[in-house]
Amino acid sequence: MKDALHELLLHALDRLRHDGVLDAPAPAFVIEPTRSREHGDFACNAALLLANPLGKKPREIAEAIVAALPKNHLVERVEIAGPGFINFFLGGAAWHDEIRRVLHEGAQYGHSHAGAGRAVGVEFVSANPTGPLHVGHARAAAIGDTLARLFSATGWKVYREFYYNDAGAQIGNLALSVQARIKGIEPDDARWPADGYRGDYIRDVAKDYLDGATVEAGGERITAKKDPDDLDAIRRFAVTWLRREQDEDLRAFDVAFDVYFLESSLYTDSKVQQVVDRIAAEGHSYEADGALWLRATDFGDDKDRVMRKSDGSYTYFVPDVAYHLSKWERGYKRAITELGADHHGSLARVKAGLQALAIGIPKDWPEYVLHQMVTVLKGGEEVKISKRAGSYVTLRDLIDMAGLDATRYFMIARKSDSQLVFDIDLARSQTNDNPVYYIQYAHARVCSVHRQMHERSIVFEQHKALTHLDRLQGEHARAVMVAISRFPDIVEAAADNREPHLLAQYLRELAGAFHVWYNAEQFLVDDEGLRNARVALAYATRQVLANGLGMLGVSAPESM
RNA sequence: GCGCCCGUAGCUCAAUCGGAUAGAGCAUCGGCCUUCUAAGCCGACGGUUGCUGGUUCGAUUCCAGUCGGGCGCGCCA
Repeated sequence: MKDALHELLLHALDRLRHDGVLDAPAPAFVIEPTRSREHGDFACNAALLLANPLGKKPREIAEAIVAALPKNHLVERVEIAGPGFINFFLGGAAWHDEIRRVLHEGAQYGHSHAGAGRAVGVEFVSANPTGPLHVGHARAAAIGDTLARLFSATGWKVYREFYYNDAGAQIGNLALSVQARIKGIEPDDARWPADGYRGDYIRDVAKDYLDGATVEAGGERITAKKDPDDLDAIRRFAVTWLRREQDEDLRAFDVAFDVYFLESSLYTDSKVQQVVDRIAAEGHSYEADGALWLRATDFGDDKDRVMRKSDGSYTYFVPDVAYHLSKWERGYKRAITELGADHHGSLARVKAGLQALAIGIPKDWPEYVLHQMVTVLKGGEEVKISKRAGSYVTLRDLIDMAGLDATRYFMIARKSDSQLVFDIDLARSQTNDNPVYYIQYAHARVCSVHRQMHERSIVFEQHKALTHLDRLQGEHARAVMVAISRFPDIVEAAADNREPHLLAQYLRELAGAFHVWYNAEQFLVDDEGLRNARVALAYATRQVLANGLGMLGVSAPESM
C-alpha cells in the first residue's frame, strides 16, 4: 500500500522535473501512516524536504506535487495540511484489495522477496558448553531465531549458526570441576578448583562419567571412560554432555541451528594461524613484550590488542576473527552477530581484525545486535538462583515456569538494547494483562466463529464473499482492515532494522482492533452478503495473526 | 577517568531511519454477559519525554553539556 503511494509520488516528482518546475533530485521522503484520521491514511513529507533546496514555500511545492499526481483508484482524495504535508485519503477499495491479497496469499502474506535469495548468517546464543543455558541465552535465542524467521520471510536464505568456544580456559575449568566431583570433592572444600563450576549439574556429569554413560551431541558419540585421572577424557565427555543438554533446551524452545561451528576446528584447520599471518603480511601487527600485537588503533579501536600471547597461545578474539572470516568466505552477504551487551567491548577488535585482513570486507560487516540484561521477577521479587545451575536462572526454568510461547514473546517484546524485566507471574497469567494470551485469544475467537458456522451449517464461499467487501462499513471493521494492511510494512521494518519487537507490538495492536470489532458487531448475521464480508475479514485477521505469531515462534491456538 | 546502552504516565514499555494534538497495557475509579469464548469491550484519571542549551519549518528522535542507572575498559572468554 505504502509502495503504491511511493510510486505515485515518484511519478509526480519525475513529471515536475521534466516540466522544469523541480530543479533538485528527488528527496528521501517518507510515506507513513498518520496518527490521526484527520490527516488521512498516509502522509508524505516530500514538499517539506524540498522547501530548502528549492527556496520555495513548502505548501506551494505540495500543490505542484499534488497537481502532478497520476490518478489512482486507491486514492479517494489528497489534501495539503499543516506546514506542507501531503495527506492521502484512501477509498474502501484500497483496503478491500488488501483483504483479498491476504486471503489469496494465505501463509505467504507479509512475505517478500527483498532478500532475493541472498545468504544471511545469523549467529546467536553461542554459549560455552560449560553449563546450562541461562536467561540471557533465552533472550539471545528468542531474538536471534525471530530475526532469522524475519529474514526468511523477507526473501533471504538464512543460516542459523552457533559458535562453540570449546577450546579455551573455561573448558579446562569445566574438566577440573567435573574431576573434582568425580573424586567426591565438594565446592566448599579447600581442594575445589579455584574457578570451578559449582552448580549441581557438575555432579550429574560426574555421576554419568563414573557410570560409563554414553552421550551424543553434534554428531559426536562418547562413552565415559570412568577413569578419574584421565582429564582429557573427562573434558571431552563433559563437553558433549553439556552440548546435549543445551541442544535439548534449545529444542524445547523451538530453536534449531543449521551450523554448529567449533572454535577448536579453527585451530586444527590452521585458520587461526592463517589470520595472524595474513594480518602480519599486511603490516598491521608488531612484536612487543614477547607478544604479537594487532595495530587495532589503525581501525578505530581505542588500543592495540594482543593476538599471540608471550606463552605462544592466541587471545580469544583471534579465533573470533577467523570465525567471521569463515562466514565471509562462505558467502554471507549479511552476517548478524547477536551478543550480550557485556561483550560489546570485543566488537571493535574483531572488526579491526577483519579490516586488517584487507580482503574487502565492508566496515559495517558483520552487523551486531546486542541485548541488555534480563531481570527475572516472581512474586514481586527478583529471582537469581536456579537449583540446577546454582548462580543463575536457566532457560529451562523459564520454559517450565512461563511456557514456550510467553517466554519467546516476552523476550523479544522490548527493544533488545533496553534492559528487560521478565515478570514470571505476568507471563503465566491467563488474563488480558498478558499480551500473549490477548493475541492468541483473538486468533482462537476467529476459529471459534469458524466452528460456529459449521455447527449452524452456514456456507461460506470465499470468492463470493470477496465481492461483498464493500459491505464492511463503520469504524471498527475499518480499523481492522487498516491494521491488517500494515503487516507487510511491519515485517519489512522489523527485518531491516533488526527490531523484532516491532512485530510483537504490532500483533498486540492488531489483536486489539479485532477484539473491539468483535465486541461491537455480530459476524454471523442473517444477511448473507454482510455475513460473508465480515467472515472474510475475520479470516484475514486470523491469517495475519497466524503469520505474525509464526514469525515469533509463538503458537496460534484454535481454542484457548 | 574513557567507551557503549538506557532515562518517556504511579508501574512495564511504544512512538515505523526528524513529522502534525507523545500512545498502549497494568494499577485506580465507573460501566457492559438470555447474542459467534467476558482470557473480551466502553469510559474516566494520569506527561515540562531526567535537566540545560544548540541545529530547523518541525526534536522523545540529531549535536554539546550535565545528572541518574546498567555494562565494558586483561597477554580472561
